[in-house]
Amino acid sequence: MTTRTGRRGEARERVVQAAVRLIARHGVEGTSLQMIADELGVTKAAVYHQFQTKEDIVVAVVRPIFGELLDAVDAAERRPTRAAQVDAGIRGLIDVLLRHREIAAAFAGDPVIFNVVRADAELNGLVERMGLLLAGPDPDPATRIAVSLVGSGVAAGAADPALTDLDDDTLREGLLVCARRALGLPDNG
Amino acid sequence: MTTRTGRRGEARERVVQAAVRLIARHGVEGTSLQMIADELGVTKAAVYHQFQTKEDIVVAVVRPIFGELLDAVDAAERRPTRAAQVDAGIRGLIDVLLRHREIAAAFAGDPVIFNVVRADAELNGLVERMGLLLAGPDPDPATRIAVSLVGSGVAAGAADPALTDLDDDTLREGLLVCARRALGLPDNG
DNA sequence: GTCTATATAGGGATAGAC
DNA sequence: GTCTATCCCTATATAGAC
Repeated sequence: MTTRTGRRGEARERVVQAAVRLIARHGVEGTSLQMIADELGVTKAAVYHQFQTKEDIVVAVVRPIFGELLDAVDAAERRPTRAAQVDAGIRGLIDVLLRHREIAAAFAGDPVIFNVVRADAELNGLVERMGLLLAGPDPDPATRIAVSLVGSGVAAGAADPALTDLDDDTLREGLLVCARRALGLPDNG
Repeated sequence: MTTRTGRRGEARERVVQAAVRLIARHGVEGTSLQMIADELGVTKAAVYHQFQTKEDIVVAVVRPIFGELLDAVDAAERRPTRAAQVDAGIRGLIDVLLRHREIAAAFAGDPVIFNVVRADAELNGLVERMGLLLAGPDPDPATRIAVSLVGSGVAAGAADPALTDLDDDTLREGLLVCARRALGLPDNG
């Protein structure tokens, strides 16, 4: 099952990383197994040795990032006050997306990823927890709109090709200020 | 070229409308000519009678919406003060996206549409004019980030399936307030 | 872990009849 | 304006050798 030249799961991880790069540029539907194989310099069959289906690759791309988001949501929910929870939630979301700047846009807009998330109760539940964290229970329309705009806007901003010249810290600070304003929060935490 | 049963371009328009619905849900790459044909109850060949290539269909979907955006940018640039220009720009952008709520998300995130726009000097120039309108010349990083977040966030918000229960006016008001805040503008125009 | 080879389906696109 | 039929290519996926 494994070779002695590599640690367990190394080839698998290479597939995931290649998939991330390609999906970021072409979207899930625009990324073929052939493209992934070419990126790695192997054949499609080698990719299929690691994953049974293309969807499995998408899941392998999405899951770990949602894992990081889960940690962020867990930590945010443990904060004592609502204000601190919102603050930690928005910071956590931005941090996760910045650690995955390349692929962040696909999380906001790719229809396949959208469906993968929606079809998975665990992933879907996490999205709802994040929404509840930022919007609170029974939010009014204005709040719902703000959360929607900020969520998508932060993801798209983190991945925006026009902002690749900005380093992570500059981008984090800018997104944070902008998101807090959009949500109608005071300018500091 | 035309039949006596329909006005000129009627079938062509039906193809565009079907494409809009499908692209909104599945993205450009996730939408096949077969799907468009099935949606209309015709064959692929009938669709090809109206458009030579799939990309032509995408262009026909994108162009008229950019036409509306062009009008909005033109009008905004004629305003006397910078503040009025920004205000008209953001209002115009939101209005155009709300008139096309279904497909709005694809304009923010679909890789194929992104490339179609980037490859067309006219469309690309319009995007740059809108950016200049909102950010001004030589914007600092914070402003560039805010414009990026607002642009994508407004498009995604207008199309968000979670907000389909809100009518256009509620959504317009919410997006406007939120966008103005994110850009650091005073709460009214 | 990777290869060649292949099965099967669907994609975009064209030719020519009605 | 639409149809049938077809071409060619690429897609996902599998089988079995090395």
